[in-house]
Amino acid sequence: MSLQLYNTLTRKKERFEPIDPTNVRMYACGPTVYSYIHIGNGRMLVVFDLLFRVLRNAYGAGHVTYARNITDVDDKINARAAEEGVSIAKVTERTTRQFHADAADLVCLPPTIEPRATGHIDEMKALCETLVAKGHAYVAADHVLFSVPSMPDYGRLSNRSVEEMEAGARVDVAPYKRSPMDFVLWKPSKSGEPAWASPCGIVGAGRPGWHIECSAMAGKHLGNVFDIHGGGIDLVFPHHENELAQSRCAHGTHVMANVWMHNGFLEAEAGEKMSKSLGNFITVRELLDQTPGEAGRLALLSSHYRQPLPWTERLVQESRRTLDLWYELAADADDHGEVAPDVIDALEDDLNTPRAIGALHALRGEAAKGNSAARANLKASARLMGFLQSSLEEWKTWRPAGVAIDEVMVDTLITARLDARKRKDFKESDRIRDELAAMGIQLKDAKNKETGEIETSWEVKR
RNA sequence: GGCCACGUGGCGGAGUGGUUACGCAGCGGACUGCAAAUCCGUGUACAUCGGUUCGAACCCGGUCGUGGCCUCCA
Repeated sequence: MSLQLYNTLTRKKERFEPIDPTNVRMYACGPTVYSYIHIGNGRMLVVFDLLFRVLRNAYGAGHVTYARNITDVDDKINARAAEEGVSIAKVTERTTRQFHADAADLVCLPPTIEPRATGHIDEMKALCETLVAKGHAYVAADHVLFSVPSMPDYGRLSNRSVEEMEAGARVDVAPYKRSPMDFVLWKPSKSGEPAWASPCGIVGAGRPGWHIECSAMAGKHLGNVFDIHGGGIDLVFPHHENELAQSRCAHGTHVMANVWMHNGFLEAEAGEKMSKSLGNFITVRELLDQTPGEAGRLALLSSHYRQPLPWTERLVQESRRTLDLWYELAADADDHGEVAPDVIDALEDDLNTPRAIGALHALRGEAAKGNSAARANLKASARLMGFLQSSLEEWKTWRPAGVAIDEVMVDTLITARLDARKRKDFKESDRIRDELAAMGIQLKDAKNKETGEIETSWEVKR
């Protein structure tokens, strides 16, 4: 089977045909760096990381370019810096560092390119100039504004007409706009705000609007037309609609990207969208303090990326237990397994991760029966998806943040318990087990198949 | 108000015209001094009403319900 992807632009699943198979190019909208990312951002990271891996698998690791930007100029960043009384640079540097740690812990490969908005101000200004020169933008009240009526098929991505949007508009229209839907490419900076020399003959200093940075960065690093553009579904409108309007009008192209992909939302327990503005979110860092990154990743991939994903503690626990089983069986398998065709087929079917995970379960079942090829294949297949990245030992010794265990004492007590058991002093052995349980230690007895001896392992109770 | 998704067994979640998804939980069994862990086995389903069809969870229409976008958001 060949790769099929659902395209928001056409609202259909389509066979993926790269523009250049030796350089498949994808762009995903990364975070605005003003605070810890939440697990909804994490979903986007994991989904497009998986797509990156699938493309690398299909076209070769050296033939895929993945650009994921960092937006480091934005009103929310300014507000955060003012709130904390620190420089804007300090906020963006710190948040970027936290973001990189979160992404790495969710087992996301680094993107090929990670452009920053502040490094592309000249490109943004050049886009403003071009758009004004072509009649797609105009200057008013020291702003550069995109002229929506200048683009006949504006609204194609989000599947709505300008008339509909104007009818449902809930925002006041700035008086200097020629048309209500026109949006800002460049705006004047007030004192204390980041400021650059303005384009288009504007005298005062200014700063970019929200969408222009992605147009500039995508164009510079991936070209005027590239293969895949992705992000969360809430970016369809207005962000992606406006971004592609700018890029297409500036470059005179029929599309900006051939395929547009959008992941669905996480739902908080109440069944509503999890979002920063509603405040009903947990951060990736809070999650990863309590659970290993791979378990978070598996939970995020447990439903199809376009479906809403109800986020529950139970889901996270279940994901971790599933990984326990995969690790036990396959982490130490040999490295010469092959990725199961069922897994590839499922992933190439618009990233059908639930089906791919089902295929992994099937491999696990085979492996549990002693099929060593299945073990190796489970390992290879899981690794393709970003699982089983560490050793069994590392997996088992993962500890929640802030939990300190006196391992020497635990081992001493376990030895004492085994001695008591050998004497058939079950009262004493159960007492020790209870003592450990009170400390949050869960014991597991297993009979060594070769020696017949009982061996006891332990873990922190979940 | 406009536009758009979705409604599958106790829970999560694929599928999509005729055949077991799968996982977790539950239940039964093996193992164990007893537990836990592990292994084996196993029941339960397609919101509702109507239509198309030899046959519909799957296609079409109505109804009800849930959610999203139209404003910063992944």
